[in-house]
Amino acid sequence: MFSKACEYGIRASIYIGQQSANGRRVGLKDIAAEIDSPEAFTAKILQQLVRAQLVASVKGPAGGFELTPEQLRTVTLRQIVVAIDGGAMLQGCALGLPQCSAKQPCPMHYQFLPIRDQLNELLRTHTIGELASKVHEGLGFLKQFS
Amino acid sequence: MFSKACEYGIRASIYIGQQSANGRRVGLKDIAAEIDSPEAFTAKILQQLVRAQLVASVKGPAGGFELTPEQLRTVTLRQIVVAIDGGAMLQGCALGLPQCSAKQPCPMHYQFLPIRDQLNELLRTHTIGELASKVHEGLGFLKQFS
DNA sequence: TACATACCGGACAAATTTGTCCTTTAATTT
DNA sequence: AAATTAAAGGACAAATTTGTCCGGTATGTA
Ligand code: FES
Ligand code: FES
Repeated sequence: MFSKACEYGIRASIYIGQQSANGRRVGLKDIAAEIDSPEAFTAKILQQLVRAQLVASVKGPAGGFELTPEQLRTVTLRQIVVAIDGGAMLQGCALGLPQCSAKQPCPMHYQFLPIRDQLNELLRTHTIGELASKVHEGLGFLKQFS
Repeated sequence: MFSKACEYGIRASIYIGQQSANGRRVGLKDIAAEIDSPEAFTAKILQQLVRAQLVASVKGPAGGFELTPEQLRTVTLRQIVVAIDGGAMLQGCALGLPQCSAKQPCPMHYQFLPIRDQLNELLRTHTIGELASKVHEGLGFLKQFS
């Protein structure tokens, strides 16, 4: 569905959001441990998100990553996905035709469209803050324990 | 969404199905030209589908690929996808957790499940034959012309 | 049987994604 | 100011996906 980079990016954002909601800024090491992701790779992805202004970062001692109250309220899953994976999966043809369009649709087009639209809607309507509070309430997990 | 290999595999199967419905057996070169895919790579993918018995092949002169009437009737999109991409995308967690389960669900789990289920249902209920006739009737395309 | 055709299979190559390492830059603390 | 902390950035490495090439194998035809 999403790339590994995107999965890590989403999980990281949610974890950062969860901690930010409690006024805690978190470091890379902490993040990677809490979402079970490779540390250095996660750093690269967070850089992208910071550049895209979907996550904030502070250097130096007591620095780390955080979500501003505004980011917590407004940044959607969709923005994270687009920043990392681009729009291909959200707009592209299921069968890989260069254009998804009703002009020359692939044989799955009309069946596929409503599902893709629901996915778009899902990503568009869920903010990081919302997902973070779900994790906070123990209704969702960012890694699994055995 | 799907891998390139899977996209080519689906398009190829549908094209083969369309021709088989008319009693025509088709060669690799023809297929690659009609679905706009790299020839040698498409060959590899077709090998997989033949081994999985989702497509039939005949060697030698006047040989090529075809779908038996039974295959045309029973092979689903889902079988093609599983044969090439495996079941990860049809069962895996949206955020990449090692297990998708209500036991320790990711924060998107309950929103994501219905969409994934619809996708599964879509793939499960569409046969290659059905899609092939759609193409045959000009209601769907396997490549695009500019 | 010899030959031509077309899929099969393995090895190889390119491109992309995933992941690591190390130096630089910025901020805080002593 | 110096030392320490932590993210930023670049170069590099491994793994996977995508794609090519070529000899082998089966099949039909002359
Ligand atoms: S053309 Fe294939 S999904 Fe729209
Ligand atoms: S646990 Fe993530 S989708 Fe089910």
